[in-house]
Amino acid sequence: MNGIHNLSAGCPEFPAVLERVFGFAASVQQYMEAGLAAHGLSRARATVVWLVHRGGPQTQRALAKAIGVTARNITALVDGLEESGFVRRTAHPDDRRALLVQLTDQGKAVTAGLAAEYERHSAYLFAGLSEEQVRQFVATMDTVMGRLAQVATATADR
Amino acid sequence: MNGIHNLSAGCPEFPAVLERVFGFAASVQQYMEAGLAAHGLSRARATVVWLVHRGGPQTQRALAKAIGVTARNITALVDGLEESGFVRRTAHPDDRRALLVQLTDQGKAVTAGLAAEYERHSAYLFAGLSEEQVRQFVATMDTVMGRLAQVATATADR
DNA sequence: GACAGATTGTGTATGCCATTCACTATGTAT
DNA sequence: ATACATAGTGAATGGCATACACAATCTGTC
Repeated sequence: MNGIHNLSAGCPEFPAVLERVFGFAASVQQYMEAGLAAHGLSRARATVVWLVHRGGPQTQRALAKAIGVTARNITALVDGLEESGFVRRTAHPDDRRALLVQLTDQGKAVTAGLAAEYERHSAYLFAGLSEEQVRQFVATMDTVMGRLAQVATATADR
Repeated sequence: MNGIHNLSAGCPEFPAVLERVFGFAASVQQYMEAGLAAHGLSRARATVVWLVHRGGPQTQRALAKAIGVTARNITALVDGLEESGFVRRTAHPDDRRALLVQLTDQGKAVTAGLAAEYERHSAYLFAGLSEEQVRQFVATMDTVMGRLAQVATATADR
């Protein structure tokens, strides 16, 4: 406002913004987990279900790689999902070591239910915002996410 | 684009947006936890440290209420933080049942280090965005957070 | 075809986060 | 003085995630 602009940044009061981003992320995750819990799913298990829903029957190894956790962890998650009836393990047609994880009818029902619920909620969460505002919001999220990845690799290489 | 607008919403493709919000939240938390881990803190323990940093010496009960977890959980978290030297338990001056949790010098050093690090990163994360863009981003986060709270209480009451 | 090395899944052990229930010690109000 | 509430913790349980070790299987090479 005083005519002097910070070239390297573009906006003052960044730390406060990052703190709010942290709070926002926490709220979103809390909301998400509450919704999943109502359907008998935890965040970790829901991630598995969602990946199988998206990508079709997959080996546990593929799921481990996609989620970024150890294979052993997937075994435990699929154990739980199988016990509660969301997924089923089947023999891999070509590889006798591997197992294919696929959704049961109950698993398909819950993904459909969740998708419908999130669609309904989405309409409410962003109601009143213009198309342009939502577009901008998504764009900024993408920008920040990209930079986060860069910061992560930069600190990992150090 | 075809001239027909959805009055109740204002923007199409909401479900995709919510999915991206979920992804954004996950990325942010992953980034945050990585930064904390580099300083020897987990998310849960860092929350305690941050609250004590913000609010000064407090009872474990107050921390439990502020974070929204059980008192028993705080006992365990403070146990860990005390063992690694971030906080110290002191007798409450007026209430012999209660303990005050306060930061050690190491605890103060780590909060200062984290704050500095986040400030540096913030400048990078939002670099290139105009002040107005950042303001809009924060405003939208606030709007969505408020609605999330409403959805949460609505489903809790049901 | 046999053998070395990689891959797939899982047993065992460990650690953190978080909960419930039960209990002691202490504070508070009647 | 008695009844009730509050502060912290022990014991037990469960989910998430890891590391290490191991058997079964696949793959490439000689």
